[in-house]
Amino acid sequence: MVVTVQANAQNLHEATFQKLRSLLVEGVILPGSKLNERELAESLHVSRTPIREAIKRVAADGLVELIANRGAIAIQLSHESVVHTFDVIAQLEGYSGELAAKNISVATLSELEALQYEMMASYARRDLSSYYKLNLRIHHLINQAANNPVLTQLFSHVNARIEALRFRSNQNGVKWEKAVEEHQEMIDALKARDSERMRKVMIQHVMNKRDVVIELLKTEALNTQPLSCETSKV
Amino acid sequence: MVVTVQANAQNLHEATFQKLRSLLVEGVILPGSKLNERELAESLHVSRTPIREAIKRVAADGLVELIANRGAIAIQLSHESVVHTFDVIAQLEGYSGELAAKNISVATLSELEALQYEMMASYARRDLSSYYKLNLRIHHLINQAANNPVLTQLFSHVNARIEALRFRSNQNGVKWEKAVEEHQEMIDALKARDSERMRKVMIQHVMNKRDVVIELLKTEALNTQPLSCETSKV
DNA sequence: ATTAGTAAATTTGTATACAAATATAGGGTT
DNA sequence: AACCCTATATTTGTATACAAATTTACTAAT
Repeated sequence: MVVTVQANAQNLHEATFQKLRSLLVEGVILPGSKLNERELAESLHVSRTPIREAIKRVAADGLVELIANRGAIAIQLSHESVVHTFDVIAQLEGYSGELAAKNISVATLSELEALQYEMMASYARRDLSSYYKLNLRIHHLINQAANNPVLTQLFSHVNARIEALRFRSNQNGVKWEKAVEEHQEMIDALKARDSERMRKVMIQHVMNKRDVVIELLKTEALNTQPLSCETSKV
Repeated sequence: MVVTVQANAQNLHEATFQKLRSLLVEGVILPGSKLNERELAESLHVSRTPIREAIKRVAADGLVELIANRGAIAIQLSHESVVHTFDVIAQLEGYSGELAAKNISVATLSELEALQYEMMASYARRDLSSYYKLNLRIHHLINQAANNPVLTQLFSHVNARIEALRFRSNQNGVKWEKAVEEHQEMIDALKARDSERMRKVMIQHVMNKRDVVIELLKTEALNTQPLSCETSKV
């Protein structure tokens, strides 16, 4: 494996943390698999010390579970946990939308409208990659507009655990059109400064995403039964 | 300092983490002060290795801030941050109450009623210590009844940062009666299975607590100006 | 007196060595 | 073949040594 130290990391445990986090979030390290300190140290070309410190941080983020004298294993979320996580995210995003409707500036609102049109273009072209990026920018912008840093931080904290699922579930295009419509509804609600409506639309939006992800997990469970059993063995 | 290793900790970095966390949550380590690894290692009678691993975990919990090559400092929340934190907690607790109203069992509801009467007794006697404990048990029970472990975990995560403030602000008895009334309203809403009402009461309850804490911080800032300046020097 | 510069001391960061616990493999017994 | 025990190997946990960075103290110059 090639080391790709982040430019903003000034020391090895920080760089290792960022690298390890992305390996877990992106699903490169499979859920349920054990983190071998020696292996990680060798592949990242550092000693075990910064590796262990990084592991403690991703553990606190809930991305791995620490077991005494047996190290860390990447979390494997049950369907139930995924539902619970999405339900909480829905509330956080709903509140974020509610605040955004109250606080958003005219300039930000215009930018959001522009992004919405761009996203509709990506949808028309069925350009999933560009759609995904625009979608992220829109949600970030709404989060920014909410103007509550604690909320933003908490969101990314709880979101990390299911980021890989969110990304993968985008391949499945069934409810794509619905999502675009919901985004338009959000813009409308924001323009009308209707915080209650914005909250409801946002919650519904996340709930729909939740259902898509759960659907994905169910079909995967059917198709890869033996493989998923193997990875679950620690 | 005497080492008090938690019984459930099977290794030093776990025990150190729990100890360090409580030192920070309880405000024994003052906000804004620097964590000296050597000093901590000596007072906890362990080497720097487990200390550093524990620091990384409390850092991920947001209780300390890591600065490259300069270690960790205990977070010092601005008034603004405290407000932001309480606003988020209000949403989480509101959702928790909403779910509890939908899912709570008859048995749990009865237990909650009993605790409410006990709490009213503590209030009548102005027994703050016992009131505080009962209050905690009630909130925990509602959280349990909500039946979403992710929500519970997230709550304790974000709550850790302001736990010390919550506790200290209890000394101030101005809005005590109001809080007792709100608790009664909660029980009523739960009994009526009125999730929307429960959500609103819970949010209001947390908001009032927020205002009490902010009030406490303001009077403290006035009374201890020079002292607070000193501790803010890193 | 203030500032700048530099050497010493302290502190953080990282690697490594060793201890303790766990996992693995083999060998004998039933 | 299945089981249990033991020896070995591996892995995690902790302490310590050293490197790098920062802070402190001191001196000299203005």
